[in-house]
Amino acid sequence: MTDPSFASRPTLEAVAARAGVSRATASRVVNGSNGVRAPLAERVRRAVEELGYVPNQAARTLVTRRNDAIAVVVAEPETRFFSDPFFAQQVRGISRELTAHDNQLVLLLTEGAADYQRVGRYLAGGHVDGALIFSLHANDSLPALARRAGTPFVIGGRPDWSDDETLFVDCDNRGGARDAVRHLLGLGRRRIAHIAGPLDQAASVDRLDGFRDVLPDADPRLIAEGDFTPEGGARAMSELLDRCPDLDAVFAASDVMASGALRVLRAGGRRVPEDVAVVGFDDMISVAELTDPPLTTVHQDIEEMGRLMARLLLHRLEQPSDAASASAGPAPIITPTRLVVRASA
Amino acid sequence: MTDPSFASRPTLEAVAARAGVSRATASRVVNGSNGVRAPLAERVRRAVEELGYVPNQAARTLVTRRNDAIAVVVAEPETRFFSDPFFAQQVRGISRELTAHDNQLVLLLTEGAADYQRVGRYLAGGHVDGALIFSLHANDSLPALARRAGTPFVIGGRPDWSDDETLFVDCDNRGGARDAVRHLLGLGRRRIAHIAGPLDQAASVDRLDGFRDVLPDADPRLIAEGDFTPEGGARAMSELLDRCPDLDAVFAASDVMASGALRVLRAGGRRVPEDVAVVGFDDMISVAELTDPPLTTVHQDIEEMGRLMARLLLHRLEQPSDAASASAGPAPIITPTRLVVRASA
DNA sequence: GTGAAAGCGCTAACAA
DNA sequence: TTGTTAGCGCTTTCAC
Repeated sequence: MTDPSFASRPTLEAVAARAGVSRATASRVVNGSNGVRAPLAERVRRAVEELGYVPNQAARTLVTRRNDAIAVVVAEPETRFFSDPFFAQQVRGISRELTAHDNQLVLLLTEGAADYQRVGRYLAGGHVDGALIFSLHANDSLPALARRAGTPFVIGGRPDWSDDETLFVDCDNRGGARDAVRHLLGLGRRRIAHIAGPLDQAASVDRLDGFRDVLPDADPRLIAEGDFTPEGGARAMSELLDRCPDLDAVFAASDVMASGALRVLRAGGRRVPEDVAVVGFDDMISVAELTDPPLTTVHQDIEEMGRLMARLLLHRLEQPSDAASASAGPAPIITPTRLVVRASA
Repeated sequence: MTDPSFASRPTLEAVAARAGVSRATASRVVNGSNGVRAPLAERVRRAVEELGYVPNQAARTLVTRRNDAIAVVVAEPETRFFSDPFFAQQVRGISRELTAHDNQLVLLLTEGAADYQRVGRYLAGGHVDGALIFSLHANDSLPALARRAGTPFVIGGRPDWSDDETLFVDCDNRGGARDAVRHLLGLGRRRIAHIAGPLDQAASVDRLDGFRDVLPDADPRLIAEGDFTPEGGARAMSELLDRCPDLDAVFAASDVMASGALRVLRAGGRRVPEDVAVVGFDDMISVAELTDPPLTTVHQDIEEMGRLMARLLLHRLEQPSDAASASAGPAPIITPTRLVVRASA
């Protein structure tokens, strides 16, 4: 720790001197420019090797105005986000894609209004080339903030507004929900209930819409709103059981809520799946495989979604950003879901 | 997105001009130096406001050699890390502490040898002032790498070596394990088994040691090794049941393994806790509260650990790093655990 | 193909 | 207290 290497790290100048070339040539070699004759290039490379030279990013950024870093901004007023493995998986996908393109990941977690300002300053400060924003709630001001800062961005999850500029990645919530309900129908179930997520989030609404696509005439008493927590799921399940003791199936908008529902069903003496079939959403293995019985659920590839977000952003950054060429620009991405059948339905 | 503000962002120069002062004075005001007379300072502040000036971090770093950014390096050869909410919680604690000190969090995920080199280059490149390393495995080379790069660091979890220089934060695995076993003993259980984690990780070893502290003469057949997955827990539980059908309690080294064990016990017709009492470790709410019955477990404050790691590192960075003053230097931190009693024991 | 020179935007001596 | 000046380490015209 007393190593003063930070102060004495070799510079391009040193490399150039050792290789007997100019700084410009050394720079060319380091950056892979092809206009340098082989023997010279070789000498430079050796000097780099011997000196353990690593370019100083700050100096480079100062002139190129590129950071090779992108921010991942997470709005997290709710702790829910952090008890789910959702976040981690998404981040891993992002990280993989970014790494493959030599970009760094700067994580910006926010928990309140003050944090929003901080993030705004950070983006405006040009520390990063772009941002990946997880805007979980209605009317979130993060996207507006990024736009004001002039930072290109991509949103995780369908935003609650829509324009031609905004890029996002989401899974096919509606289609996945339809598959879930159809599966239940195929099992011969006729009184199918739905535990929805908080309806101020697009994902919840989309899943409910999918439910209704298949069951347009569903008894409204068969629908209860949860909040993506186990307790919320349990509460909703109790309500449903109260209102419709004859229900024979439940489609929960998340695995976590399904797990709460499972507990209530068991406590109420209903066997799963014999008496009541249950389908979840997310396929969060650490939940779906742990429940008893293991959950039949709608799988979404969370990591892939993260990867796609990163790819979309990187792609946009490479664009000449010539507003004129809005034609062939990248578009939002909806990833497919698929039903994973386990024991609960 | 067509906003050219990135290119045309106002510089200190512009601020100075508008305020009618020199660049140096403007800089002083921006950086909160107190040697500037009030009226001047006020004018500068107004100019900053009007122009929407935000300092260019690259330029600043180039001269100060500070980044106000620290790296979080996660070795992740196993996906386990990502299905656990462990990571997310830890990161949140880190983020909070860092934010409070105006530092950014750069996330470096590694998945293989190539990534290690990448991380080495990154650290050596002086992009960050320090690193928080999660070194989960025996003989991990990450710490050595950071040391070579001259980057101050703090490790998450007790490392498998020990010297006076290395700072780390870990929970009291051994003490927590003792509490768990004593609780079981207090319940009148006499044939207490242990499902250990992979014994190449310090946490697993420490928890096993705690078990043995209380039960020094435990039948070796009452100990089985798992791998921190539900399947591993299930497998270990099967073995134990095979070898010692008369066991009346199990202490699992993690909640996730306990959940697997629970399933096997239930399948084997044992009631929990009547026939077999079960205690886990971690108090991962998303697991411990979801199992049936909810898990009695050893709680560790993961977020706090993250916060402490960050604090320790920032503290070290502020030190004059005068090797001489190794006396009052910061020391490793062991956080307390506590038993949370739910229904399983 | 290679080198010389001019900055990128900022801070920190040093003068005034 | 304020201004002048000299870089931080790098890329990138522009000559040669």
